[in-house]
Parts: sequence; C-alpha cells; structure tokens
Amino acid sequence: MAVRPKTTRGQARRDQILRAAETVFGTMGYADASIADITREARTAQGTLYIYFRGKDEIFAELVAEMGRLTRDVIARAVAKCDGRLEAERRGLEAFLRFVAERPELYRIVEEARFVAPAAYRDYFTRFARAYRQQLERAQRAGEIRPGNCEVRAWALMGLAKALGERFVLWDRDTDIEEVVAVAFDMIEHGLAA
Amino acid sequence: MAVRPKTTRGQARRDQILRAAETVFGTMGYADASIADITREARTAQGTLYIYFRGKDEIFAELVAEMGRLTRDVIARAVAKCDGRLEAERRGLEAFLRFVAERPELYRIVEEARFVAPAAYRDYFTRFARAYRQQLERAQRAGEIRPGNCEVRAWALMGLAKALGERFVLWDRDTDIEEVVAVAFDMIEHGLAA
DNA sequence: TCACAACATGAATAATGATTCATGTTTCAC
DNA sequence: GTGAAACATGAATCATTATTCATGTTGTGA
Repeated sequence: MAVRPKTTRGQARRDQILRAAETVFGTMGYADASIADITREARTAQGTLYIYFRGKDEIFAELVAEMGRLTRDVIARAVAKCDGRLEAERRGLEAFLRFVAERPELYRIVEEARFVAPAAYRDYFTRFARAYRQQLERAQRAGEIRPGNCEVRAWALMGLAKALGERFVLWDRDTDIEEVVAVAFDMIEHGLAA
Repeated sequence: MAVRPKTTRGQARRDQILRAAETVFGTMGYADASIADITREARTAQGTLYIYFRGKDEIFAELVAEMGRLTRDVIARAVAKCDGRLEAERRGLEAFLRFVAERPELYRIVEEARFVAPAAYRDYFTRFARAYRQQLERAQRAGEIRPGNCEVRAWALMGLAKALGERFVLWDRDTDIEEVVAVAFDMIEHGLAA
C-alpha cells in the first residue's frame, strides 16, 4: 500500500501511471475518471496503481504538487534575467499563458484541485504568492513600483493571469497570446486612468 | 419528471428544495452532497426532488443561473449612480467582495460549476463579461480610460476580483475589505509603474 | 542457481447513492 | 361535494467503481 519504488522498473511504472492519470484526469475531470480508465491508459492492472498510490485522491494530489514544481520552474526561468520588475511581469505573464497553452490538461487539474484536493491547491497558490510578493516588495524598495500592499497585489495579479488563461487560452485555442499579454501588461503598468 | 410547479404549494416546495440544495452543495461540495442530504435539509422525500428537477446536475445548474441573476443585480445596483467608470470600478469591486462575504456558499457553487455544470458556468461569466466590456468601451470612447482592448481588460478585472474574493474573503474571513479594495483599486487606476 | 524482495495481476468485494415507481394525499374548479 | 390534476412519499432498484487480495512473475545479490 503506497510504497516508494525501489527499482528502475518501479520508478518507470509509477511514472507511467502518473502520466496516464494526467491525461485521464485532465480530459475527463476527477469525477468521471475511473481507476480503470487510468490503468487502461497506463496499460497496467488496476491493482498496480495501489502499489504506488494510496488511492484516487492521492494520485490527484501528487499531480498537483508536480504541477506546482513545474509552474514555479517555468516562470522562474522566464523571469530570471529580466531587468526590472515590470519587464519580469510581462515575461512572466506570457510564459504562464504559453505554458497553459502547452499543457491545458495539467492546468485544468490544478483548478479542479480547489474542490478535490483543497490542501494541495492552497499549497500551490500560497507558495506561489509568497515568492511573488517578495519580488514585488523588493521592487518596491528599489523604487521601481508604486508603494502598496504587495500581498494583495500578488493575488490580484495571479487572478488576472488565471482568468486570461482560462478565457483566451483554454476556451479559444487560437487567440494571439502576444496581443493579450500586451493589453494586460499595459493595464498592469499604467492602470486604466486616461 | 421535472415539471414546472402549477400551484403555490408546488412553487414553495421547489424553492424549499433549492434553498436546501444551496446550503448542502455550498458546504459539502457537489460530490459529497447526496440527494438524501438535500431532501433531509429540505424536509421532503427524495422523490419530491425529482418532481421539480431532472436530477442532481440540473438542480445545481439552476443554482448557478439563479446566482448569475443575483450577482449581476448586486453589482449593477452598486455601480448604478457612480459618476465615472473608475469610481464604478471601485464600487463594483467592493460590492462583489461584500457579496462573497455574505453568501460564501453561493460563490463556491459558481466556481465549482466550472467542473460540474460547464455550460452554466460559461454562461455566467460570458454574460458578465459582455456587460463589463460594454461599460469599459463606453468609458473609453468618453476618454475616461486609456485606449485598449476591452474584452481582455474585462476578463483581467474579473479574474482579479475572483482571486481577491477567494484569498481575502473565503480564506480569511476577517480581512478588512476596504483595505483590500483600496490597494487593488490603486493598481487598477494607476498600475504598478512608479 | 537459489532465495527473496520487489513488482504485477485482475477478478471479487462491498459500499455508495442516484433514480424510479407504486401508492397515497392535497387542492381546487365546477 | 366530487373528481381529476397536482403534489408527495420513501423503500427498492440498479449501476457504478474504488479498493483489496490471493496468486503469479521478475530481477538481483550472494
């Protein structure tokens, strides 16, 4: 029951199952996805899944955690050698949207986690927000951005990115991401006031 | 099977069940809520529910639609006699957050609809976005706000509001909404640039 | 090559809970 | 007052599926 693989073969099986779960959960959603669907996709027996995971929720939560590491990594890379927070803001948003475009299933899983694996979901966004806030505070101290509560701003900016991803990437698979980023960034930089 | 009530009694029962469903779905979530839970809360027999609703999904979708009417109404009222779009933006955001604070269950339902009743969910936000965009375009023509794609902006602003609601209202039941609104509004008005 | 740990199988189990339906009860138009 | 339509009941049905487990198979260190 839920053992960490000790051989290469075991590691491979575990991965095989995780990848299958990603596909199945991502396309059918948690409720409609059955263990049978996942193991069929993974080409293993149902019992095999229970060697590596405690159950349906645990494998889902694991995907969310994996996704957390991945997203943080993608954004961090994109933002790494930007000079100036505003530039980082633009690049980060663009990287995020492109990432959603590339792995829409994974992103759906993160959002569904809000209801299926609340702890994992909260963890995902809380971690992200903490880092985000620190970046903003640093920029604020450097006088790059207006003063103001950076916790609130971090969450506002995350929400903005999520909504754009949902509407312009998941729903319309063919909108011009660059255009969306440009418009959003103008708002982030200068606000709405004429 | 799913009949529109023709008497006062019928109307009352249907409502009774809807209110019970609101409570039960709102606190336990769709998956964990059973028909038995709902009818117990409503003090009716399980079969009664099926007189007025086709099934578990339909009653859920109905709640989402109801919620749509309600939110639009609340925001419209709050924004009604503001002069200037920016003022409306501030008041609208505040009204939204206070609404989430007052009926957290209902708002949870709308968000869960993304996975449980996608059509209702999409309808909810698409309608909202349409109205929002029109307001922004009007303000733009009046020279009140900077020029820019208002469809993108509308979704960005909706996402921002959603995230703030989730983090500062649903998670922290006691943050100072006024403070959050002030910070967010500063960003909406002037952006981040120093 | 043996022994043993790790891995793999898939049919059986067992719980759950949405939906139906045969049987009442209430309302109200006439 | 009566009959028919509307409403209400809740126990039985029925399908679905997560999880277990008794039984194999594979790989490897000594």
